[in-house]
Amino acid sequence: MRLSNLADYAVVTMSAAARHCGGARTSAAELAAETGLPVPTVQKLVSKLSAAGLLRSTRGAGGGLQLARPAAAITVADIVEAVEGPIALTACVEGTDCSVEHDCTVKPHWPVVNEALRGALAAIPLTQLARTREIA
Amino acid sequence: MRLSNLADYAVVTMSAAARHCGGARTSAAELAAETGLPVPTVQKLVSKLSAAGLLRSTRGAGGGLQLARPAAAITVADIVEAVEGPIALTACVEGTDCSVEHDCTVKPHWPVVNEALRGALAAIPLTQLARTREIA
DNA sequence: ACCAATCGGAACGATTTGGTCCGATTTGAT
DNA sequence: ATCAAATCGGACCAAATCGTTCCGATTGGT
Repeated sequence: MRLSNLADYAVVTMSAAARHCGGARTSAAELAAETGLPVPTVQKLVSKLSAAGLLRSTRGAGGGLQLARPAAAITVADIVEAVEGPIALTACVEGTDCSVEHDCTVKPHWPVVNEALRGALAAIPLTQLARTREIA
Repeated sequence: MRLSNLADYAVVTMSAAARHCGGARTSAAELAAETGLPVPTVQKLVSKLSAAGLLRSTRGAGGGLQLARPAAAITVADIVEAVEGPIALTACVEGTDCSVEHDCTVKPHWPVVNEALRGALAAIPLTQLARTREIA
């Protein structure tokens, strides 16, 4: 019931990137310096975040990163799904395979819990996390 | 963002145990047979569930298990916490240690998300899961 | 007092996660 | 047009956790 460290770092990284909205181009090294995370870790994160369509990466000498969408349109759920894959509490939700064979009475209830959780994460936009000191 | 298989199995096991409310004494082997889970796995689960105070175990020849509380007073959050420990999305919530050193702007917001998640799981009592076929 | 059945804890193996490194690609200047 | 610098992207390796299995300690019945 704990999300991975990578997902946690991804949220922090995106939050730092959101503050660079003015200077559109930011580098992974710069984000690492601001967040205090290891540089290679941030590189791996921006790779996944770019593949998920949350960051727009520009290669080359003067390249860098920028948010693909406005910060208000990016939620914690988006970031978590980009790093950890789809939000699915159990294997039942994705229909992968259920070890419990026959009459699994709990199976119909998991999607309800799953959506409740996803809704809680989707309710937090990136703009709220980027605020420096204010608590929600 | 996926809870462990053990936690999933624990919910199924508790759901099966709730159906034995009449015949107070149930064995771990019987629960395993009903759920289709491996017997040693169920044994490990009942150990943790008993230590958490959700199940009451009686040792000896004619011993067995029974719910320590009414099924209506046991929620999914209780079961998950019994198996996986406290519900804490990030290390920040527990105050263990935060790799992000100085100005972590996201830190104040995690408890809010954490409580929202816990509330979603605490809203599902065991009685709801024990129903045979009805969907919530 | 003996036996049988049960829970409780400890050890092993497998899988996923986290961290590090190097190569491919693109832009800017000369 | 060529060179050089800086960037992202993917691949490799170590570590921790999770899942499973097995064996011992305890208890009640006979």
